[in-house]
Amino acid sequence: MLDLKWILANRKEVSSCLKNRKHDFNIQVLIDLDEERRKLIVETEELKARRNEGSKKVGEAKRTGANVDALMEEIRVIGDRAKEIDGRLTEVELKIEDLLLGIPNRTHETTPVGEDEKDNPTVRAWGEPGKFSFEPKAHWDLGEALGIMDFEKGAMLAQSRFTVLRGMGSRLERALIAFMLDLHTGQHGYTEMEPPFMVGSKILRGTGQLPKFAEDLYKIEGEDLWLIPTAEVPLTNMHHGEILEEKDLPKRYTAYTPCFRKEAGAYGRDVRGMLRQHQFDKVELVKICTPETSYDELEKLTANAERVLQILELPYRVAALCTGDIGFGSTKTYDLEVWLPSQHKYREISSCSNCEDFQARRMNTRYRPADGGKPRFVHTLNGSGIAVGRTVIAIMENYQREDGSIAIPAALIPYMNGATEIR
RNA sequence: GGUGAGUUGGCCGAGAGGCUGAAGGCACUCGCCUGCUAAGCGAGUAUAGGGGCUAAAACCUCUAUCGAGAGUUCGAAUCUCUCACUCACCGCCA
Repeated sequence: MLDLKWILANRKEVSSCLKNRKHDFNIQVLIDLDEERRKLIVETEELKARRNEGSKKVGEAKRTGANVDALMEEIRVIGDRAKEIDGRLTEVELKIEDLLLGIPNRTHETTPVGEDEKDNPTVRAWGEPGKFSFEPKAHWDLGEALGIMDFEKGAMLAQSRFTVLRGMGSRLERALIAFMLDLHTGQHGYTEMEPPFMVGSKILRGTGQLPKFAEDLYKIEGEDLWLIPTAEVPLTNMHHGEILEEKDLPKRYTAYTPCFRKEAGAYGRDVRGMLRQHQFDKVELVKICTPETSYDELEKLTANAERVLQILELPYRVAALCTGDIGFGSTKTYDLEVWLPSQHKYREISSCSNCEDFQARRMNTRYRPADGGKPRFVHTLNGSGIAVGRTVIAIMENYQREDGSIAIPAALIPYMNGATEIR
């Protein structure tokens, strides 16, 4: 959520940001509503001031035993009018809030302007896509042949876009989770958390999934509980409504959680294999920091995610998302894309974003500056560190051998109980 | 799921229709004092939103906030209702 005052003071910037994001919005509506809001506030507060003053007089008079029936009647009328105006004020404020909740974040000046993913510039690349002396297979062929992935069972138990991992496949998934968490807690300074996998609607509103993106989420019937689409949601909201101390920043949290997404807008995309699932595992990285440090922290967080791919020796590149492709709450995003030899393509495996104070304002998470000044909104960042299922895919495809077996990356062998290959 | 007790500022804790944005304590900040430290003394310390003043602040003023929402009342932290959460006991259970 953007600050209403900031929007009103920076109308040109807001308009151009929204245009670059291809988001239609008429600011004039907000301006008019805000004017009405302020008018109503002045009106009701003046009435309340008179009411409070009158009530005080009644109290004093009652102690002296004077008759104040007329005064009480007068105050009652004032009070009723204030109540009526309060009702209208609440309506206007709700309208304003609805509008604000639907407006995406501004974009940072370094975020490239563009239409869609084709306009995302590559910032850097790491590793050489492997050259195979044979035609590399897709992970679904490898996985089924090795008996470590069962897509039919996934569909039978739940639906399409669910997969059963079996034996060494499941083991590899678990090894990766442990490896990533160990790396981020041991070397990158993150605190490991295990949050609830379901959260209430106010939490989803805090990070920006609600109210606008409800159709992407699974909701528990009859309860105010939703399955999390990413651990970003519980981790970022960890300090919902709190005022933190500057000396305690930055907060760095990491968590493994499953993620649940309806993928409502993805009919027909990546239907084969495990690339796009309704349920997938992810290790998430979240930082809560001061405004001055957030872009620095974004670079570090991205590097923390990249480190996973480097240690696993998986070739990848880093793309800067353009204004037409960037997420709703983000001002600047780097996507990490891992090489998938069967597709001859880089595919997204992590997305690292700075949300500045967009989520902080929704969550009302602030910090008190060390010099004792007024509380300010924190900046929040999140990134996958990294998507576990897609890492399994990347390892299978990049480490495959001609006979269909798969080598285990050296760093994972200890996590695989010493196994060096899957065959 | 049942019964009972709770939810007050950064923390602990009083308050039981008006004099309470909220006693007292702790913590913190500034000042004083004492060879140093400790103790002591004095002052201060919530958040948000309007309005005024301003180049902008500072500042002044009003309104709201004692778990959330609604109600009773001239007036609610205090009374009533609904909901959420916490704790205890019972039931059930990994």
